[in-house]
Amino acid sequence: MGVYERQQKEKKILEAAIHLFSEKGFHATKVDEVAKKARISKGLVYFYYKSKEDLYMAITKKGVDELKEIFNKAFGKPKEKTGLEVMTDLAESYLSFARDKKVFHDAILHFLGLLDQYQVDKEKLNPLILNSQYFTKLVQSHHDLAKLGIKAISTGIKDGSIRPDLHAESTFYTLWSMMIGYCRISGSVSLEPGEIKINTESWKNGFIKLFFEILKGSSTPSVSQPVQGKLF
Amino acid sequence: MGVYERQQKEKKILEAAIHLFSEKGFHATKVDEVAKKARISKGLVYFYYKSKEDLYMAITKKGVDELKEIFNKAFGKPKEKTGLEVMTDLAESYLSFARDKKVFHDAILHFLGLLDQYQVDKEKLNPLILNSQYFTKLVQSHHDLAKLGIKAISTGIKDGSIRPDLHAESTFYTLWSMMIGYCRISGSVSLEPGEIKINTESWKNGFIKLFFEILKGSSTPSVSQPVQGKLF
Amino acid sequence: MGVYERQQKEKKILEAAIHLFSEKGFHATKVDEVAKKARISKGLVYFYYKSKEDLYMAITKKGVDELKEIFNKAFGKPKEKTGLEVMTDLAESYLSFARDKKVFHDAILHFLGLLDQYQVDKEKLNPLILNSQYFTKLVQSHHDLAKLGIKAISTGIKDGSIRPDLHAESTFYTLWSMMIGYCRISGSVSLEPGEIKINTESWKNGFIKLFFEILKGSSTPSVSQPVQGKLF
Amino acid sequence: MGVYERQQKEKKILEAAIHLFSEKGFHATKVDEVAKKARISKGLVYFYYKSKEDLYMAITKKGVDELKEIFNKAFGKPKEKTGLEVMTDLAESYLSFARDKKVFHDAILHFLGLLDQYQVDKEKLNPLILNSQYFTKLVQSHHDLAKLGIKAISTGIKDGSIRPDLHAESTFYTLWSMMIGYCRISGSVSLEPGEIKINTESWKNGFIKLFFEILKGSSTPSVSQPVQGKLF
DNA sequence: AATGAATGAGTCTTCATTCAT
DNA sequence: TATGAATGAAGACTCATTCAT
Repeated sequence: MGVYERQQKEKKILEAAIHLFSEKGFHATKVDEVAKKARISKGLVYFYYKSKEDLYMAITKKGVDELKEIFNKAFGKPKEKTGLEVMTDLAESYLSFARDKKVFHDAILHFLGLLDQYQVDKEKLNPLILNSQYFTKLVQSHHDLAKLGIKAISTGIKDGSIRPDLHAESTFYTLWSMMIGYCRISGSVSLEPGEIKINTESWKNGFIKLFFEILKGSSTPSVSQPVQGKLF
Repeated sequence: MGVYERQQKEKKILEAAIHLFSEKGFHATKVDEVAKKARISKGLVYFYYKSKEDLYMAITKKGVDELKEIFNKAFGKPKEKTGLEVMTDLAESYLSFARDKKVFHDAILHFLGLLDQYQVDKEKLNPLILNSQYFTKLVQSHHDLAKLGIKAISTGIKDGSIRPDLHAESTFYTLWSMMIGYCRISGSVSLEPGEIKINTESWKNGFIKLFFEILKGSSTPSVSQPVQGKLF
Repeated sequence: MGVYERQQKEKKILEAAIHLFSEKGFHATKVDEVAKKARISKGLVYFYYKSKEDLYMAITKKGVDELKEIFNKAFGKPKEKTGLEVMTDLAESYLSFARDKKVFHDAILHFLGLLDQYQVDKEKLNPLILNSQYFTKLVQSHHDLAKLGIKAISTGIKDGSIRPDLHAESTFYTLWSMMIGYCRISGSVSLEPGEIKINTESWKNGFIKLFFEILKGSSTPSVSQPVQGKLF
Repeated sequence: MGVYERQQKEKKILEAAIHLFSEKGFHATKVDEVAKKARISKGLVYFYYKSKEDLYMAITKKGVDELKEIFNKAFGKPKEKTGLEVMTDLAESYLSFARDKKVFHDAILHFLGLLDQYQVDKEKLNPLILNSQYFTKLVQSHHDLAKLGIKAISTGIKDGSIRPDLHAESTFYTLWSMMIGYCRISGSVSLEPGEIKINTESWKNGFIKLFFEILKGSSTPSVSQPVQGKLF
């Protein structure tokens, strides 16, 4: 069996797992089901992935890779876009990704939690996770991701499309935080009873406004921001 | 057995569960352990709480209630503080809460996820959660929480300590998002290799700066902001 | 449930396990089967015994205890028997035990193997075995056993029924070795084709003769040894 | 592929298996590992050996053959040694073999157990063992072994180096029993707490003494026995 | 001859939940 | 109220063996 066929099979398993994890979550999904969905035997799943956790790490890796791909695309051809435009596309892509590929986004956040725990007390981490070949790879990939975001802001600062007084790194992480938090709670905002004057739509607008004010400054809040039109 | 004794016992169970969930997480904690820690029998745990999930909902409820208490305290006596000062205290309290009472914060975020799922597809929610008496109560409590935050911003807008062009509701949710995201990823930022010029400390400063710019506007970024000194 | 009932249930499980291990061996016996045979659920087996290995250690413990009991009985009332007579009964009992309670005897030999391994490389021992409460207890019990055998020989030496030039300890272990080896191969001797002039019966006699020569000396090989008549 | 290459491959597999079984035991060794160690594929292992059990029987056969070889060497050139000298060498070789080639010795004892079971209830024997071509061959080889031992004693009786009143067959089996038992428990004797006055060394001496008394009689226990010096 | 992907029955073990007392 | 013995459905993972290539 060639390398290609093997990769195809790996992919098949991954897709089955992604589908089921999306549907029911990691815990509720049984390896048996993944095998059935991929139309192979349970044993073969374990032939390709050392454990259920390894499989999840593989999914996480795929998630980070897809996101990296998306980020790279946002940059477009060199000099084609201003840094702010790139950031706009980045934000837009990110939120679409978080919405449409929830498993991936959740997996990435879960991975960030692992990194946290890794520093606090490595011993407490599930060894099945720690031993996953994908775990190590993820550390690098996730780093690449952050670099892309930071690069976008740096570019914007240089080309004047983003406020010059910003610190690229901390700004990126702050904006990322905003988006993560937004994804986390946007779903529940629409439940707010009438008493609170907000709905998904109005919050989205408010959120976007503040998001870009951070990049451009709030000195000209009245100026129209056409570039935002692309967002969401 | 009087009402008082009953409440004491409930409290004992809750405390045991909180302690264990903090230590090992929901899944890794066995009901047996909770019972043992509370020095009662497993059966009695089920007498007071319908299921492990019910117990977790009770914890979530307690978390929301504690946070509400904290928020209320931030307001202080009427007219004592400006809206901005209240928001500052609110943010500070929130981040302390998220750090020191991680179980509660996680539980609250988990609950927001449930609310989200509730709207998407009620059927998929774990019935043990849905049937918990605490679940319904939580919907209201959580709402109270949001109202307090929004009130702080409204107050600030009225008393001039916060930018007048802000929409209180969406600003509150945006700031909340920022904090949630911050809690989520601050742990992993310190792992960034040297290439990325950031560490926990420098990001915290950058984050705070942007957080308050949102409330006050960035037109005067050079002006010192003593009120921020209290934060973190 | 009283202590008595609990012990009864433990006993029931143990008996079921003993029966099945005798029939099919440790590996071939499934915990499920033990449960079924004891007419309880699989879970309850694990309630009483931490693991299959723990169960096996419990059986071993029971085996050693039964053997100790048998040994104690062989001593009879003080001054009732000579040391040689005790040894005769001891040998007889031992071989009956090894034949009739093969599981126990095998378990004991297995345990001796564990002790060996324990000294060579403790780390390689199955932790399920090492953590069994019965393992520790066994070390002591097994020691008691050896002491009884040695005591019999010492007594014989003192009362003149056993050769005075023997070293009680090494003689006991040597005789024990003989019996262990005898049990191990006696089954296969009867398979020897006609060319070899031996069968189970004739070897047994030869074995007994040599066994007692060790204790009494071979200077009087022609003297009848009435005491041996009891053996087998 | 020529017969030679085939045999080489078989040998390679066997060596790999012997090494792994020594290290981890039969159960803990996976066929996969054997294949990897032999640098061939798992499938090929099954081409040469019908089953894992068949492989074990092949190892057993090799063990018996090696032991036979060793026994043959002990005889030396005709008339070169007395029967007692041969027995001494035989015993020495046997114990070295049991110590240094533990897998083989264990395999042989396991085989004797199979023979035993074979007579009791053939049906209960693992068919994979029963169908092994090596099983049948073993029955004969094992028989040859016994014959060699018996021959040594007969020779000794004839040449006067061994007591004339001994029955060669049963004496051989008795001595073999002793050695088997000795191998079995010598490892655990050193664990005996101080209360029992024995250690590995002192028992070894006691054991040797009794072993040779059986062959020579105990009438002259004080006479030095230079021939024993070679033992162990 | 040789490979190694594929199978799937088999196994131990866990644990939320119940219920007789 | 309170206990804790009892249940049994899961579930992750293993591995000897087969077979298409």
